[in-house]
Amino acid sequence: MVLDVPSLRKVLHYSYEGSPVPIGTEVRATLRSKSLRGWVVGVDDEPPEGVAVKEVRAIRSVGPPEPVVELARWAAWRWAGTWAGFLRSASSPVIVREIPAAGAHGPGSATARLDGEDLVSGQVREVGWGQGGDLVAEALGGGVSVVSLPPGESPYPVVEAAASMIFAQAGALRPGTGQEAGEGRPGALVLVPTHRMAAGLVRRARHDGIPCALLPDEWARARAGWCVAVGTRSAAFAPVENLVAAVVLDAHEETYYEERSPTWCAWQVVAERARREGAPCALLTACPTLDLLEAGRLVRPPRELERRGWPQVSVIDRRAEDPRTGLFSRPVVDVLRAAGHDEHGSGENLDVHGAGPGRGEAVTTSRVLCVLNRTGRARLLSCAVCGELIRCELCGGPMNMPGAPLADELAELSCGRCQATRPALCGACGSVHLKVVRAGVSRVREEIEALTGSAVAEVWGPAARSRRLSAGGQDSRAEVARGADAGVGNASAPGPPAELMAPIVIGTEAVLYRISAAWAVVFLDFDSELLAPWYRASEEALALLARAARIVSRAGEGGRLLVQTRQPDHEVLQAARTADPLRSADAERPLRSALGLPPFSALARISGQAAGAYAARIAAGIEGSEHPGSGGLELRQPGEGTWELVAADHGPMLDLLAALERPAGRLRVEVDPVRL
DNA sequence: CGGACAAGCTGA
DNA sequence: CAGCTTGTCCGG
Repeated sequence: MVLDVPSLRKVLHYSYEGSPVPIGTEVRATLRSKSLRGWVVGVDDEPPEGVAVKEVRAIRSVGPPEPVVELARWAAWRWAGTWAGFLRSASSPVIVREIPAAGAHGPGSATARLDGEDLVSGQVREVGWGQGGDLVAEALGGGVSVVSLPPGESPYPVVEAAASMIFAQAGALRPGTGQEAGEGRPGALVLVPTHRMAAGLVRRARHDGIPCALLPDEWARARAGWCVAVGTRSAAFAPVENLVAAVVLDAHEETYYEERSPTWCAWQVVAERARREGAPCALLTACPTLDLLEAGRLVRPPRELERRGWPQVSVIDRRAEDPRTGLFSRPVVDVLRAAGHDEHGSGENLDVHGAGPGRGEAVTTSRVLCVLNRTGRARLLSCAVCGELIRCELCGGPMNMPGAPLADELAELSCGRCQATRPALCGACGSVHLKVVRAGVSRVREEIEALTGSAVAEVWGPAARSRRLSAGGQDSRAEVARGADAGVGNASAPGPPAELMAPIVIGTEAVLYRISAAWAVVFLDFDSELLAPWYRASEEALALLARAARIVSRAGEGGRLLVQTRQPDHEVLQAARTADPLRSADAERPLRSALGLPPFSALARISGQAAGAYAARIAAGIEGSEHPGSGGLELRQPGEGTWELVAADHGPMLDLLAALERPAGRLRVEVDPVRL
């Protein structure tokens, strides 16, 4: 049995007298006179010697099916975590006494109207796909496929095809046919980046007669099989006993990566799962990352479909312009002035992803969204009298102004580095006259209002990408806290309807997660994305463009993307402009490869107070097993208290980490961290 | 993780 | 040397 004790990395034996329970079953067991949660991971006929085996106290709940128990073990190895931790993710949030009947959706039932023929054989219902039937068949044709699906195209036909494969199994499993296509209750798995999208997809699929289980709430229904399990990251461990097909939508999204230790990646879990069960797995993405391209065979749509799925992208070269002209180029001003006039767009909401507009969000297709990744009113200030930059007295970092001044009071300055605050005056000469060197969202909002004469709504917050830095260059923890209600998938906290209905909305990239349809999206300063100091900056920048592209595609034909930049020839912009996302990956590959960055290397970062002791054991482990060609493990110390273990391949590195005893004390091991 | 138990420290 | 803190060990 595996007990739910984080640092107990051992499987313990317990006896059980009742009728046998399946592997995965959740139990309560006693450890040092405490009652703990645990999972049955195997049955031994002989108890181990010299151990006083205790009896299981009680059966607690139906647990994950056996293949998922094994998958959790693999994940614990792959990301140097614990089996118990992943079993917890794989378990029901509430106690499940018994597996429910598959309900009205069982084999041969009248409501199971998908017969497994229509979709896999290429007769796709979806209007938008045209001759895309081959693409669906190819996507789920076997093995892991990476499907380059442009942002304006619906992934729904692939979901339908996956669903139909459940019932294709039904024939094989029906008594008397003599065929057993797989063991246990069949089911398909669909992962989406946000909970809101999961709910929308389930709503649409149910409307079409596809039986679904929305995770984590409908865990028991997923466990019963004969349905499509739909959920976000943790649904990678959905309790599907006999996986017949798996689909990951927007597989490039960062939400599939868990950043907390153990770090893990949901689509990688799904791909491994499909591999183990011989089920086809389709990773759908508008902008294939190098990680994805390494994971499976590439499936590309016909060129015309790809072209049609991207909107017109206007790259506005700002190199020639005087930096003092401000944030608005001529084309951007024109678009802003045209906002709110309904001759743009069809007024029809093409809800391709089934997510629908957010609660309280009117579908205004003539709306314009402006993206600027700088929160507050001013990110950088200088003194109008003496010209000094306004800095923090404590740490020397640049100070920003989060809000406008109140009447009769000085505005407050806040240090982006140490969070210290003080009144807005010059530290050098004491003057209260400060100049905005770099404007933040709030200030730019005021400018747009002056420019267009219309009300502008403001949305900020971290969206799904909370760990990103704001353009000021400092980690914006305070912003994350204040903007917490703007998080993705938090459908209970939409902005006030009046705000989201405004013809112009400005915000950090959070706007792209809060608003589902618009006529145009303007990136006011795309260079802050292209030049971000992390190694996946290009991929993340292209993902933002893809996200924006989908938003404008929902508003119908004629949607526009405007991108202001001083790097108009950047591969990311070329890729979006020419509707050829692989251009970006092709440009990125040699750089990554030369630098030995993922996916061209395996890396584990070790930190925490016990990191030194663990690093010493690793070093000894490398010494001890110095067989040439066993992975070329290398341990380095990039900074105080942090070590990195790098290898050409994951195998030798992870085997070493799994074999080593962990020292007592706090220890963080992150395998393949998203940021370095 | 968290209880058990041992080694180390303190004060009379 | 009792009484307490601090640290390491280990669980079935």
